[in-house]
Amino acid sequence: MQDHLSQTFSALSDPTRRAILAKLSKGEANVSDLAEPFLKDMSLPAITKHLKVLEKAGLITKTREAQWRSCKLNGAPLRDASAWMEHYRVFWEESFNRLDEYLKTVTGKVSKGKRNGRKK
Amino acid sequence: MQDHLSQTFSALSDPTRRAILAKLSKGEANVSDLAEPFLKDMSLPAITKHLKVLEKAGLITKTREAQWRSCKLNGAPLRDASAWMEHYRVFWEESFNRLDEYLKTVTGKVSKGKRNGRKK
DNA sequence: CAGTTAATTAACTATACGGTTAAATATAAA
DNA sequence: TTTATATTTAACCGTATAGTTAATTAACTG
Repeated sequence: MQDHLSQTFSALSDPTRRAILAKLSKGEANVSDLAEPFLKDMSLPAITKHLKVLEKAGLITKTREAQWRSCKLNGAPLRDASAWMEHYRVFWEESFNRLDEYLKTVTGKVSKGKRNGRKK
Repeated sequence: MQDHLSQTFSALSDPTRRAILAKLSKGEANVSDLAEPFLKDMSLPAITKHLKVLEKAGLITKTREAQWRSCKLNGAPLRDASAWMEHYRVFWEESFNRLDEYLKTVTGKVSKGKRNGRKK
């Protein structure tokens, strides 16, 4: 098996799973509720598998009540993944600055936002 | 092929690739420089493949000068991935609050940080 | 030109992944 | 006890992924 961060990013690398998380962000839901929007595209066992991936990554937890499994979003792994990305923030803000420089040369104007003056 | 976000998360789901990005965050580097720390564990073609994955995900760009390919980190896809995660921030801060509540019951004290009073 | 260095491509292999259908499990309801 | 509902498991399939070794491309160097 792999490290936590790899497992998290891997779990997030599928649009169905991200959609499931999006739905869970609106509140707990059981498997059939979660599956419903996807049943035109895939079978229920496919959803079960996706939920297993999310569960192993720690992104959701399931609790059983009678024959229903209620799923709940767990943010902790996202916190770690987000923290990892923060180290790179400077790289996308830098590219914003380059865009800013570019716009200045094109329009003679300067966009709003940071502008930590790269002279020349 | 898949959507951008899936491609980004997928590219990030490998520790070798994340290590490559970490090294590139310290400055541009060519392929052999990037490969060097990994050559005990894997071959050069393996690195070439990892770089291709990163390149297709838009996380790096390669420029050639003579027989060297210089690689440079590109933050834009990380910005998008990070923005996606931001929607879930409340879920990891919420769990912090629950920890906070728990600590309060155990120690009678309250930790520093936000405390948007969930009474009862 | 011959040789060296940097990196990629080709061909192959093993395993993981995302899906399927059919069968099994578990609880509730009649 | 049968039937219905919710969900999972098993077995399978095709494709993608991560690695290998060997061969190839491309540019520089003596």
